[in-house]
Amino acid sequence: MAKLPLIDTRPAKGASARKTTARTPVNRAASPRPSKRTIGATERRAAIVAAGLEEFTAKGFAATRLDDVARRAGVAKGTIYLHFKDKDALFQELVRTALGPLIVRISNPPIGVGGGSARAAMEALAETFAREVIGTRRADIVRMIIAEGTRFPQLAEFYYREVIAHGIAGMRKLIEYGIARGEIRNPKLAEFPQLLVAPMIVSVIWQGLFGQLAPLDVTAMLRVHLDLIFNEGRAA
Amino acid sequence: MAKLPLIDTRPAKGASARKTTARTPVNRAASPRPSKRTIGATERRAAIVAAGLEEFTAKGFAATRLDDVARRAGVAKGTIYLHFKDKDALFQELVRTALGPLIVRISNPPIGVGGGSARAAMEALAETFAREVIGTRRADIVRMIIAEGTRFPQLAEFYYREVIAHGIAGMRKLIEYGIARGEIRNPKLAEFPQLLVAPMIVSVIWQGLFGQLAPLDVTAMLRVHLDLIFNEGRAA
Amino acid sequence: MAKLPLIDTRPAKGASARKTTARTPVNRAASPRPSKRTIGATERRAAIVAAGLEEFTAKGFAATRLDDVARRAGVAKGTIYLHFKDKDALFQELVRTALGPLIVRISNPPIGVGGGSARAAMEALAETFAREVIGTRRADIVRMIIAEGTRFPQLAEFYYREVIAHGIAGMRKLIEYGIARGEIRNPKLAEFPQLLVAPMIVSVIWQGLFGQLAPLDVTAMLRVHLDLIFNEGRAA
Amino acid sequence: MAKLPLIDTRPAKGASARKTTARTPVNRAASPRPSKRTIGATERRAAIVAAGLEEFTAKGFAATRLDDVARRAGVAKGTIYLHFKDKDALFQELVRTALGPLIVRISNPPIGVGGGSARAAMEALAETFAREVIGTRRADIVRMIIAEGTRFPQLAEFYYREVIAHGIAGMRKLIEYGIARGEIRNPKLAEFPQLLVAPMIVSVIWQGLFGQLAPLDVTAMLRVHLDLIFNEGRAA
DNA sequence: TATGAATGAGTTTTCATTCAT
DNA sequence: AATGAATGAAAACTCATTCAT
Repeated sequence: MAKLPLIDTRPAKGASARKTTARTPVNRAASPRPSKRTIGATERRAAIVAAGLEEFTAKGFAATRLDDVARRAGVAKGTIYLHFKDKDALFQELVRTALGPLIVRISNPPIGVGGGSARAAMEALAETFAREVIGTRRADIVRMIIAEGTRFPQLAEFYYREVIAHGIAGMRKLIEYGIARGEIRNPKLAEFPQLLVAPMIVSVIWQGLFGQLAPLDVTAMLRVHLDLIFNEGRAA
Repeated sequence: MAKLPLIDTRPAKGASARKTTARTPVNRAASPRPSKRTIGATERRAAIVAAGLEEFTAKGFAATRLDDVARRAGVAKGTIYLHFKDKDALFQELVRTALGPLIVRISNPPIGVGGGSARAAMEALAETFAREVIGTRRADIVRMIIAEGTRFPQLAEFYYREVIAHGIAGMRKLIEYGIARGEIRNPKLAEFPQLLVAPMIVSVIWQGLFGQLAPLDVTAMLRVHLDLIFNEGRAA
Repeated sequence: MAKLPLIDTRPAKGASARKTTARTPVNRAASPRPSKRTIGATERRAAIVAAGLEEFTAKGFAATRLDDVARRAGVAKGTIYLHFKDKDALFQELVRTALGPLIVRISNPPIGVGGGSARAAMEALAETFAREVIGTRRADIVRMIIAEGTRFPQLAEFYYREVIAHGIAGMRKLIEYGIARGEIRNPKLAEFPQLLVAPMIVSVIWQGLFGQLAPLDVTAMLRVHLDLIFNEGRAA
Repeated sequence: MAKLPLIDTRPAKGASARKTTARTPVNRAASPRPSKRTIGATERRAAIVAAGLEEFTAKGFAATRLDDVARRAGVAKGTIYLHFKDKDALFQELVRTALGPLIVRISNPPIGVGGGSARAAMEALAETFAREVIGTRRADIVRMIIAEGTRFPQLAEFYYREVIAHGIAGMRKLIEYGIARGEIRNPKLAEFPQLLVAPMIVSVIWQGLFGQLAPLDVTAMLRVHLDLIFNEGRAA
């Protein structure tokens, strides 16, 4: 399974800072001082986004200092403002690009690839989730969205439209497929695809808050959950 | 069902400010002009806690200004410091007392009251949750704990010990009861009581982030979830 | 030699707080609650002065909190204001009364008691100083006057008039007595009695600042100083 | 005699603020409008130190507001924090650098320059002191060290090590030289070089506290003191 | 008189944002 | 475009002083 890129650092249209022109890598090869100048603006922007991600997920929006972001990104503080209008813009942009690639995957569950079962698809998803999210930076991102979402309504809306809606639709498709194949007996499940991902969300939260105190065997839990969904796991 | 008090404003022992003496509620109801002094210290403290709750849940820890808390509580800024050592202490104290009464309820599921089924008990719980949490201040509190928990490890630990552990134990008891009665077929569910509450947690998050855009029929969803747990809802 | 009272707690005329009336001990014997009320106002005032002395000498004027003074004095914060107009007044009053008794002694050197030598008188003084000032609270007071004097010109003036001037006069008398007796050869010393006490002042400062690092044998030093004054201590 | 620089404004190694890079004085004299940026960081730092000196000596540590220091230095409040970690650091740094150059002089008394007498050396020192300290900012600094030293033990220790110890050693050397030459008869004076400088210290204190009321002829007093030390001034 | 809770002006410190270079 | 020193508004916290009881 191809490794997912952690973040998508391509500048989002319209969400970037003042200048939209000259976003092309500048690459002044003739420059006498080859240090910073040879790094393209795009790479620099990516570095800021990556650094911001680290800092924001670790400390939350308000407690993150742009000074730290700049230092981590290896740029001057002012440079951030060449790429992002302000702290808000950086944060939103960063969250926007953070989960994109993952969600694309979730939105398009590998239904019936090779005539497979819905359960198999769901298991693949759960496994991907456990491996690619739990215990990684992505879990921090999910947690951060939950944490800061209320304070950034446009962000929540963006997320709903661009990510959640697709994810829910994908889940629903998967459920309907399962129903059609007779794997899932309760047809009303299709109305609440959230039930499919709820344990995943809760896993992220649990590990974030209580992981030190009482680690959760996420994979095992997700398996039990699938047993419920797919009506198996009866006593003997 | 008796209405739960939204918050428990009794000062937690040891968590209050410098002086512990003479904090007795004076409550001189006969006073003609209810001056500041006639308001008992307890009420004043409660006002601060309530105001803090509003502000913290609305803006998060870092973005909340004690100035605003004071204004909302109708006290001077300095007064907060008579009751709480600092912003941190106010926050933690407030979160600590916020869910107490509710959790007591959740921790002791009404198992087999009147020889009832596990499903009935679970339904009562779900209904209580939908009514007493969703759409109320308590939802904000839960969201806030999720949001800020990572930055307040002691708080997370406190919550785990005082609330979560009990809640999980209660759920497990309920599950085992259901298994014993034959209502629940998958015995492995008892290992992950989190699965029982996951949809509730997700409801809170969903309504907080996307409630405006795509309100969720929490009650209905929880019913479907119970159908999964209790193995019903097959295509009739 | 009689032990000097550490401080003179008699209220200074005119320097006290609002009410000058009813300074007489109130002694309400009929009071049902005999605790605080049975303590005379004078004792209470004395307690405040004593507590203030401790705190001010330890932390300096600005860094001293009236809260601490009140706590140490065993009274409520408001009570301080019944006796002193404000922090300034307390400080000044306190410094005024602090050294009085000692200075009275210094101002009236025991010249020729029993036809004794000037040197004997001076030695007695030095010994008193080493014993009753160095290493005691009084040293702190001296240091405090030096430290805060510049910020309290009226206090400095008071001190000059009431204490220093007398002390200088006493020293001069002693010097002149010594000159008359032929014990002191340099008559110009009488113009600068400060030279007589300079080592004492320096001792206080030294012990306060460097006493931990390099303690000074004050008594020995003062003896050498007297040898200089009285022209002795030549080799062999 | 060359005029001593009042303060040493070179940043002390390790005591300065976060960034140590690019602190080189830029000093673009050709600039038409000497904007803030054209002022070298060193000059700016010096301005803060100078302003701090004024304020601290005038009001003492606690009563000095950084706002005033900033205003006097012509910088914004935040700028102080670019150079000094906090108020404490500014104060200590400032006191540390304040007397350096002077003390170097005192520590190395011009013993026997040109085969001169100890008395001549001591007289030169006294004269330097009267001229370069009494009535100048330096007197304020000395007074401030005496005043605040107790509250800044590290500062006191620094002063003892870097200044006092050297000064005392220098004095002792001078005394021993005087003893060797037969100018000083009391050999025990070498044990207490403090006696040599005590009148200087007292002069500083006296002028600071009582200078307005009863100015002291410091030069004359120091001369009498030297007569005592050098066993002269007998009634002719 | 005595109390001590309440007040709010005042101070330190932080940090997003700007802008001269 | 990039830098990073400078800015100053904003926020936490303190504490002298007041005043209802």
